Amino acid sequence: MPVSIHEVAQEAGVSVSTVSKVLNHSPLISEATTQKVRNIMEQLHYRPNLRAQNFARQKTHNVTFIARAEKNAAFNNPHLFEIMCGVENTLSGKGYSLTFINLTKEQDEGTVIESLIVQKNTDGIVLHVSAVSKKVSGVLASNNFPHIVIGRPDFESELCWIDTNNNLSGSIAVKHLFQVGYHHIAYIGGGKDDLISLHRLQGAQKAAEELGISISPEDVRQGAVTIENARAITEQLIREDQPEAIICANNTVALGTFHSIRDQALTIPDNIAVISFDDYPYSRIMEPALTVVNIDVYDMGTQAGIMLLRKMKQPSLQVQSYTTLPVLIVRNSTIKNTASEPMSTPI
Amino acid sequence: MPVSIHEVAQEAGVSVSTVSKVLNHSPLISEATTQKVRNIMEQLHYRPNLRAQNFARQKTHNVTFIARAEKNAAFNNPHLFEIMCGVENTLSGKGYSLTFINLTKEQDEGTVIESLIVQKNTDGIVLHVSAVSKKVSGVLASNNFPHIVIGRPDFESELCWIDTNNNLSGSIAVKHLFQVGYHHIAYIGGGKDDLISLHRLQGAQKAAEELGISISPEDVRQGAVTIENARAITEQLIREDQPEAIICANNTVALGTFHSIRDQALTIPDNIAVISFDDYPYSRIMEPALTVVNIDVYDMGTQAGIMLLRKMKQPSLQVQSYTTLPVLIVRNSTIKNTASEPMSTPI
DNA sequence: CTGAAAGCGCTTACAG
DNA sequence: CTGAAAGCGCTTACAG
Repeated sequence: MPVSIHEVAQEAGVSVSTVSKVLNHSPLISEATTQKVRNIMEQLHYRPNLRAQNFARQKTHNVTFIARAEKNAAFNNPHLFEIMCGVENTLSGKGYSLTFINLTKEQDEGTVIESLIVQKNTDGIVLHVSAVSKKVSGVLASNNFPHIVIGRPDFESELCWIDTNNNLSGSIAVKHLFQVGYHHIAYIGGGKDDLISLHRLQGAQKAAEELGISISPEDVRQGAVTIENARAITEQLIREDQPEAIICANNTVALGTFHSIRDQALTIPDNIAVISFDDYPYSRIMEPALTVVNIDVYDMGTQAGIMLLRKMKQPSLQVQSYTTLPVLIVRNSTIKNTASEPMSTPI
Repeated sequence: MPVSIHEVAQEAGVSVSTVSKVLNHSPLISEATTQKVRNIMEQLHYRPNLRAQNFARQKTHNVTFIARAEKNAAFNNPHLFEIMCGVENTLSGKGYSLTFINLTKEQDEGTVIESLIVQKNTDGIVLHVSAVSKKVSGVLASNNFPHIVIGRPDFESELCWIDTNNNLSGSIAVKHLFQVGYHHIAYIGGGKDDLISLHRLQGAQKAAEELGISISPEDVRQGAVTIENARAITEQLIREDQPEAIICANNTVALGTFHSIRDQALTIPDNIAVISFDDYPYSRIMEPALTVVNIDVYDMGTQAGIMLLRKMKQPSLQVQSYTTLPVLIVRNSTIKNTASEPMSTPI
C-alpha cells in the first residue's frame, strides 16, 4: 500500500539508486533529475521507510534508557524521569529515538543489556545507576558499547558515568549559612550507607573548616531514614546542643526536622535555620519555605545525552565526571522576611 | 563481526531457511536437525538480529508513547510517568519496546505522528491527552492506526481513549463524608475551565442528592488555582457559611484550605473535615494526613497497554471508556484518632 | 551524472 | 522434512 522507492523510480523514469541519492542529497545528481524526482515524490506522497534506511545503514538511530524503578517511582523518585526528559530532548534533536526499559524484579540487568547489544537493537545505552551491576559493566566493556551511567556506580570500573557533585552541594550549603550569619552548624544525615548523604556531609565539613567554623562531631547525627526518625534525632540534637542552623541531608530529613523544631515551640529560622538539598514541589510550600541546594536534573539528562552522542561517534572516549552544578535556592527557612518567590543564584 | 544466520547454516551444513525455521520453532523440521542447528547456535553464540527479523516480518514490535510535557513535568505531573511505567510494563511483557517522545514547543503533534506512521516507525501509539489535537485525530483515523489516548479529549472524535472516572471519584468522596457523619458539605473547585474539577463536582452533587444532603450552590466555590487562591476562597467560605466538611478539587486546593483552616484557629477534622483527590507523597505527611480518593495510575497505564495490544491485533475495535476505579484512602483529615498508616478500601 | 548489482539479516511462499 | 529463491525497502561501492 505505501509507496516505496521503486514506484518513485519507475514514475520518474530513473533507477532506484538515483532516487536513493536524491534522498540523501548526493551532490552527484544533476539539478534536473533531482527536481524531477522530488516532484514525483511530492506527487506520490512518498516518505522513506525509516526502519529500512536504518537497517541498510546498519544502525538503529535509537538509544535505550534503562532503569530499575519500582511502582510509584514517578512519585517517589521524580528525578529519574526528569533526567530522562533531558536525555530525550537532546537525542531527539539529533534524530535519535529513545526507548525506555524499566527492569522488572525477574529481569537481570546484565542479561537484558547483553541481549540488547547482541541483537543489534540499539546504538547506545543510558543507564540509571539503579540498573548497574558488575556483570553490566563487563558486558558493556567487552562489547565496547557506547553508554553513559547516570549516577556514580559504587564500585571501580571502566564504566562511563556522570553524577552530581554532592560534595560541592554540601559546601555550598555551609557557605550560604555562614554568609547569612550562622556559625554553629549541625548536620543530620541519612543512613550510614547513604553515600549521597555522606558526600554532602564531607563537602559541608570541608567548607566549614575552611571558614574556621568546623562542624563538631557531636553536631553530626546520622541514621535519619524516615520522617519520624529524623524528628527524634533532631529532638535529641537540640536538647543536647542547640545549633544555630541545621543542614538536612534530604527533604525527608528536613520534614522531620521541621516537625521537631515546631514540637519544641521554636521558630524557623529565628531560633534555628534549616537548609536541605533538592527542590521538590513541596519544598516551597513548607512553612517556612525551605532553602535548598538544588540540581537541575533535566540539564544533567541533557548532558548525558551529549556525552553519549559523542561516545557513539568515538567509542574510545571515557568519561567519569561530575557535571551539573548545584544551584542555591534561598527561601525563608534560612532568611527572615524574604519575598516568598524563590531567588535562584547560580554558583 | 557478529555471527549471522549464514554462518550457522554453513557450520550446521543446512540451508539458511532451515536455520530460520528452527529459530521460529517450526514443527516441520526434524528433531535431529533441530538439535544439530541448536548446538551450532550455542557454539557460535548466535543471537538473531531483532531489527532484521522485524524488518523481514514487516513490523516494528515497537510502540511509541507521546506526550507534551514541559520542563519539571516529572515533579509537577508525576502521573504522566507513572502511567508510562504501567504501559511499559505490559508492553515489554509482550515483547514490545516502548519509545518515548516528548514534543517540544516547535513540534506540531500532527506532523510528528504522521511521520511516525508513514515512515513505518512504530506499530502503535499511546498518546497522552496533552499531545492530542483535531489534526492528530484525523491522521490517526485516516491511517486507521492503532492508538490509545490517555485522558478524554475535549472534542468529539473517533479516537480511542481511556480515562479515570472523575465523576465516580466525586461521588465516593461524598459517600465517605456522609458515612462518617458529615452532612453539611462544601466543594472548593479549580478554575472554571478545569474539567477534572467540574466532573468531580458533578459526581459529588449527584451523590449528595441521592443521600438527601444536597450541596447548596453557595457551598460550591470555584476558581481556586493556586494555594493562595484556595486559601482566600476557603476563608470566605468559612466566614459566610462554615461547613462540616470540605471537598477540595485537588491537592493544591487542599493545601490552601489547610492553611486557611489553621489561620482561623480551627482544627481538622474536629471543626472541619477535608478530603481531596489523588495521592501524592506529601498527602500523607500533611498535618493531619489527608484523606484522598486516589486513582492507581500505574494500573491505568497497564490497561492502556492491554487495549493497545488488542487494537493492534484488531484495528477495527473502538474503545472510549473509563477504566481504572478510584480507591478511597482514609486518613486523619476526615477521621479522628485513626492509626497513621493509610487504610485502603477498594470501592 | 546514472544505473545494475550486491548487500543489510532475516522470513516465507513454493517446489521438491 | 529441506532448500532455492524472492522479498522486506533501502544504501553503497563499482562500472560506465
